[in-house]
Amino acid sequence: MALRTATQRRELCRDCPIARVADALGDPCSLLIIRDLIDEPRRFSELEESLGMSTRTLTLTLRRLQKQGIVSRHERKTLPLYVQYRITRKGAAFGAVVDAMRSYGKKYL
Amino acid sequence: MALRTATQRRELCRDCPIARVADALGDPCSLLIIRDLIDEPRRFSELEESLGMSTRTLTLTLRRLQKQGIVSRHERKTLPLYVQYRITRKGAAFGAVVDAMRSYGKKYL
DNA sequence: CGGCATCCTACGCGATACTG
DNA sequence: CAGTATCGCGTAGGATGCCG
Repeated sequence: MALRTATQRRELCRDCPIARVADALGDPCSLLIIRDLIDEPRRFSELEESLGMSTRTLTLTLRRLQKQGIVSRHERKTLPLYVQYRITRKGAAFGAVVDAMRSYGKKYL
Repeated sequence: MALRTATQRRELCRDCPIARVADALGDPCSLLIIRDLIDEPRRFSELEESLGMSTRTLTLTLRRLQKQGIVSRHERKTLPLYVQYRITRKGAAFGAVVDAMRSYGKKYL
């Protein structure tokens, strides 16, 4: 992160909704998780493979996104375990952002 | 970055415009620079103060954004130096993304 | 003012191994 | 399968000092 301290970051975020969004996403991979889950619910391992990230980072990111109310976790206690991650309503509203990014990417990158 | 290697990241980016955008932005502060410059051209020191980042990071980020054709640099060789950064046409097209983020931030964060 | 070079540290993140 | 725990490295990025 390029913003000095956590407190200073919060200062910047107080007034600017864009900064808040950037802060909420935290890192590029959160966005890709959201993109995937908006498409359809996914299992842990599916995300793992789709994004090519370590279990550690994926776990941490998913945990953060849950705390933010952007994704939810649904567990079926079979054996082996079956866990599904879904986008929440709040998370689905990111669709507009994702769409804007998709349009931009297609056109300019 | 949560994507294993640079090559792997490029692989992911090949097919997905969203991943390409996320990769182009690189970090949250790029987005804030773009937000500022879409508003109006800024001087180096103005960005520095607005974003609260070190000269090092600001320099590196601006350089990258220039290379990507998102911002341009305009220098008036007075003394003291007067340098202005402006958004390019390609950069201005991020306006849609920025707007989507602003809406989201206002509503949900 | 608008940088660039250097040094240095925190920590992000992958790799690995182990559990329920 | 879906994680948790630990270790260890790489590097992003702040602090500082100097220059045109």
